Amino acid sequence: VSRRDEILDVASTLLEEDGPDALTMRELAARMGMRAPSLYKHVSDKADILAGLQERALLDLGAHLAAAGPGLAPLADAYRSWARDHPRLYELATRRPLARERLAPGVESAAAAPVVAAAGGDEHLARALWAMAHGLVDLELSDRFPPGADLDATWRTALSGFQQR
Amino acid sequence: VSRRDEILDVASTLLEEDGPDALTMRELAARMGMRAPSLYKHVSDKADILAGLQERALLDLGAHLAAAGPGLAPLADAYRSWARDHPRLYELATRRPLARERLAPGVESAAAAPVVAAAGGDEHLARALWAMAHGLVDLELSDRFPPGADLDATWRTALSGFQQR
DNA sequence: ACCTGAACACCGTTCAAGT
DNA sequence: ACCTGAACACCGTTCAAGT
Repeated sequence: VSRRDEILDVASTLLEEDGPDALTMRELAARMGMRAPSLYKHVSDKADILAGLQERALLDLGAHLAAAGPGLAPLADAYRSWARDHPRLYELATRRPLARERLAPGVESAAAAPVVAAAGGDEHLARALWAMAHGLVDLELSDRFPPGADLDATWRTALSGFQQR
Repeated sequence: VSRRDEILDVASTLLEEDGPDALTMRELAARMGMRAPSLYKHVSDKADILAGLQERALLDLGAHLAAAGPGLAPLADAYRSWARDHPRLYELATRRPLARERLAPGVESAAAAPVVAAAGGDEHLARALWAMAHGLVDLELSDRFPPGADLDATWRTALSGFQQR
C-alpha cells in the first residue's frame, strides 16, 4: 500500500463519516499523523484526492452492480443500495465532471457494463436506465421527496416502463 | 424592491455567470457597492442567500413548466431547456435539501403541479417522471455522458416508457 | 525521501464604532 | 437605519529549512 493509497483510505472514511466540509487538508493530515503541507509530497492537490475517491467509488459501484443477479430489478436494487450505503461517495462520484484524464483506462466503461448488458446493448436505453436510477437516488439522498413517500413503490413504477422490451 | 431582493438579484447573476466558487460574501458585497459585513444587515447569513435563490429557482422553473404545451414531450422539453439556461441555479435548487422551513408555503407544490398533472394525478408516476428528467439533466450538466452522445435520442427513449398509460 | 513551521491569499462571520 | 475597519477562526497551498 502506497502512502497515497493510505491517504485515500483515510479521506474516504473522513468524507463518509463527517461529510464533505470535514474533508480538509489539515484534518486529513492530522488523521495521518502529519501536517497539511506534508500531504503534497504524496498527492498533487486536493482535486487529486477527490479524483482518486471518484475512481475508487466507480470501481466499487461497478463491482457491486456486476455482482447483482440477472434482471432489471436486482440491478436497480444494487444501484440504490450502494448509493445508500455510501451517500457522500456517491455524490462525489456523480455530481462532478469525471476527471477522465486522471482516470485509469476502462474504469468508466467497466462501471457502465452491467447497465449496458441489462439494456441488451442499446446505448440509449442504457443511458435512460442510468439516468432514471441516478435521478431517483440523487433526489432521495438530497431528501427531496416528501417525508413518508413510498420510494419502493416509486422505483417499481419507474422500472415498469422499462420492463420487457 | 427590498434591499434583500437586490442582493438576491446580484447573487443570482454572479452565481450563473461566474460559478459557485465566485459567489462569496466579499465579491457579492463589492457588486452591491458595500463591504461584506454590511450584507448581514439585510440577510442572516450565506445560507439565507442560497435558500432565497433556491426558492426563486423553483418558482421560475415551475412557471416555465406550467407554460409548456400539453403532453409529456413538451413538458420534458421545458424542464430540460430551463436547466440548460440556468445550470448553476438548477444545481443549487436540486442538489441540496429544500430549506422547507424558510420556503414560502406552496412553492414546492406549485413547482411540482405541472408534472403531477401530466401524470394524471398518480403521485408515484409523477415522482418517477421527475426523477427521470432530473437524472438526465443532472448527468448532462455534469458532462457525464460520453462526448458526442445523442441526448435527444436518449430523452426519446427515456420518455417512451412513460407514454400512453 | 519525508516532514516541518511560517507565511500568503483567501473564506464566512462578529462586533464595536461611526454617520 | 445603514455602513465600516479590524479582527477571529478557518481554508488550500507554497516554500525554505530541517532530518
